[in-house]
Amino acid sequence: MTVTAKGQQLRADIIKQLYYRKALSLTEISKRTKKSLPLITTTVNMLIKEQYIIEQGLAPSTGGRRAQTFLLNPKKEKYVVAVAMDQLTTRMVIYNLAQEIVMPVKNLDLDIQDQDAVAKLSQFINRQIEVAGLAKNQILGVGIGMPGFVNITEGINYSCLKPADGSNLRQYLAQALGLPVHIDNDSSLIALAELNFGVARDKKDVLVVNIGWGTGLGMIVNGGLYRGSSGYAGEFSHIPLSKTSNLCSCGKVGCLEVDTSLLVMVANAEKALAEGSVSIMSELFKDEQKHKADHFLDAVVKRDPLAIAILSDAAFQIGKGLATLIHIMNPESIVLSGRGAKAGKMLLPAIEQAINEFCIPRIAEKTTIVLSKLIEDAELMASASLVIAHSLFN
Amino acid sequence: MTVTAKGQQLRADIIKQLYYRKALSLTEISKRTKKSLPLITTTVNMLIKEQYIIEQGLAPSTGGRRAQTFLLNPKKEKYVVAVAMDQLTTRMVIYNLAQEIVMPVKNLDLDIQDQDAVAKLSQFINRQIEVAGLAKNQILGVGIGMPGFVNITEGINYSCLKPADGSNLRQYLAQALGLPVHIDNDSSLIALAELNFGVARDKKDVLVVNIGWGTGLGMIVNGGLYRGSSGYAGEFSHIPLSKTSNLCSCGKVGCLEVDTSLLVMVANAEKALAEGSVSIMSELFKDEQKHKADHFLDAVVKRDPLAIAILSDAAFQIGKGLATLIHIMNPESIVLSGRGAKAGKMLLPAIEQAINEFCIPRIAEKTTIVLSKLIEDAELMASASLVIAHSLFN
DNA sequence: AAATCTTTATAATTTTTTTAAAAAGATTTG
DNA sequence: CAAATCTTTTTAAAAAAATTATAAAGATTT
Repeated sequence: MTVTAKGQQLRADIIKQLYYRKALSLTEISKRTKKSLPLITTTVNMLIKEQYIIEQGLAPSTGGRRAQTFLLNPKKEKYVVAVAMDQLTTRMVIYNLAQEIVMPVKNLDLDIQDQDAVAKLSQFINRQIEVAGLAKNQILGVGIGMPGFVNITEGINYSCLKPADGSNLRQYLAQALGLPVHIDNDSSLIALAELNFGVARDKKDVLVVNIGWGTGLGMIVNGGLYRGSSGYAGEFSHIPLSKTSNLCSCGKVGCLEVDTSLLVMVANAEKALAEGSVSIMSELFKDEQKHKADHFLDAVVKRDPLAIAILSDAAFQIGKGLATLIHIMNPESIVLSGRGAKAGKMLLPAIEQAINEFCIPRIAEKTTIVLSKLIEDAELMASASLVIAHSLFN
Repeated sequence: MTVTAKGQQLRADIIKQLYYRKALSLTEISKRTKKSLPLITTTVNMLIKEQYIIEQGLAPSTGGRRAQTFLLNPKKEKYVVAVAMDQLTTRMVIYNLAQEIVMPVKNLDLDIQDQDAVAKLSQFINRQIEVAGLAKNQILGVGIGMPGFVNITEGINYSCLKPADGSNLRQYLAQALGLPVHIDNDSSLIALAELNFGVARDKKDVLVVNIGWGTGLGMIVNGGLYRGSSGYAGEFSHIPLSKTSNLCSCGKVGCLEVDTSLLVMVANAEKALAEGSVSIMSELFKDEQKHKADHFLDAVVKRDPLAIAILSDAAFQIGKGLATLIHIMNPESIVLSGRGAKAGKMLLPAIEQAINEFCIPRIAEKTTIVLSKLIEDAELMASASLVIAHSLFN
């Protein structure tokens, strides 16, 4: 029985759907893949024989016969390596097909501006795979999220992580790891996570704001991630908006980023402390185990007045930027995600105030602002789904 | 021989493709409709028998056998009514299936804020159809472009053109005309025209700027018009950007529109003239047959220094707005269209200067700014294509 | 508990695509 | 300049998939 290219594609599509939705009935798979039920039935049976899929049990009754639901087999020995990088820390985890963690999150202190960052990264990944005791042929691939201008078709990051030998980043890693590698921008991945697993599920037009070191943006348009004609879409943090004339890292003045990045907020906090402001941050900052940005976010969560005031200023600026986005994109919702979304509820009032001030009411009322429920897991989950999206399962 | 719903759809798809591309071979139709050649061959033969399609001749050689190309039959007695409205003037034309004009453009002075505008509009359309000597069953439908917030699914314009009896605009017109009616926003139609017939052809991500009374925007995303989740996408002219604190018609201050609309440019010209500036506009404005905005544009085309200076100021502001759009959407090109694009070459330098000043070079260099070649025909052509897109041809 | 209703699962039919073969016509070469 | 080659279109036969119809399963109602 030979499997044609088309059949191959359908098998992969079915696995993808089950990966995103956990349990589905044959009818649901048929609708989602837009293929006929008989075709789905035979293909699913084939996948059951190959142990990719298992029966999970009956769906709740909807009045008539209850549907059998299907699940990806957690015992199938196929695994996915997910990596999420930020400026200073790299996290890695290994999932099975049922999105269960088979190797818990490991951390690596790695400055992505480091000359040897790429080599250190591949060593780290290889070592952890070894520690987990997995053979390479059991691993479907490695998905890596990272900041910077990432060209996903070429597999290059223009901003950082350039291999020392001048070679192609993805090729270098694929070679060093002996595995398929897929890289993407962190904000794009967070948007994908919200689309596939988070609050943007089943929505068509959603903007996902990645509040972190900078202010990233991932755009869901017509139910899919929009990347723009050369992959640079969503450069939200460098639109001309700020009233200050602080110089931005991009070389221009007036960028949104100069008022809204976590680094700026920390700098503002330190300045205020130096000027004698009272805050629990003066204690927290003494603990150098955690980054000051995390201490700052902790202070916000603990309702420290100074931290909240600083955060609110930044949030208002973000809100002003979002007002522009709402006019242009008319999204059904905007999701606040990324590590900064930990401070969720504290961010909302200032953002909503700015939107009310700068938006035409008729347009603004169509857009809801919601908080992510994934936060720290988002990027890792999406890194893994990158691998699933590109695998063929044969 | 019964035609199924699916077959119906394919017939319509083929006609649509021929409408947009004029002459196509069977293979090209097959590729564009993503249907197999045998299916296309039989369906096209059916349409030839029904006189919808005619053979046009052989395509130029590409090395092997030359392809037969097909065309929509200009003699098939099926017609399309196209209407383009602006604030003060409504234009109407009747095309055949080959996009040939069978009734030349007729003008109606109609203020769309007029209480009886809808009634006057339907009377005008009915009268012109009568003058043209066409029977209603020969007309496929009426496509109408208009300014304002248009809900195309409901067939309502929230900003203007509300029927006196409080009924639904499209239903009212369909009833009064006895024809299918399709309405859309003018800027959206201009974008569709550039996509289907203009410089955005075969491009995937393009922004089309409608320079006119206001500054409208139509967004082509992933090869199709993007409308946003509730149809309000592209509200470019009301993003907070202006340095002035002039009140905008939308009720807010700082909107882009307050610096860039043709009306503002005319007002600026009049102010300058009153203050003693020398310009050919002082002569032109005496002729009240044409609107001052047209005189202003004429002055620009004739290189009148004052007119060019005023236009350049506005263009710079538009360029600043476009810089934001480029960061967010990363389009492959931006098309300047609408009646203001008549002043095309005079607009470009200021716009490009602003983009260079406010864009990250890496992003800006991926976007080209181009001038429309359709200008005044754009909206009428797209109004007609609205009808083609919604007709079933049986 | 029987009847009804809703939904899933399987089978038969039709449609469509894929693959293969033939035909048409341009280009190349002796 | 004509035969051979090559490219592409067109038609025909085989395979795949989608529809449609039917049957089976099981919940809900009466």
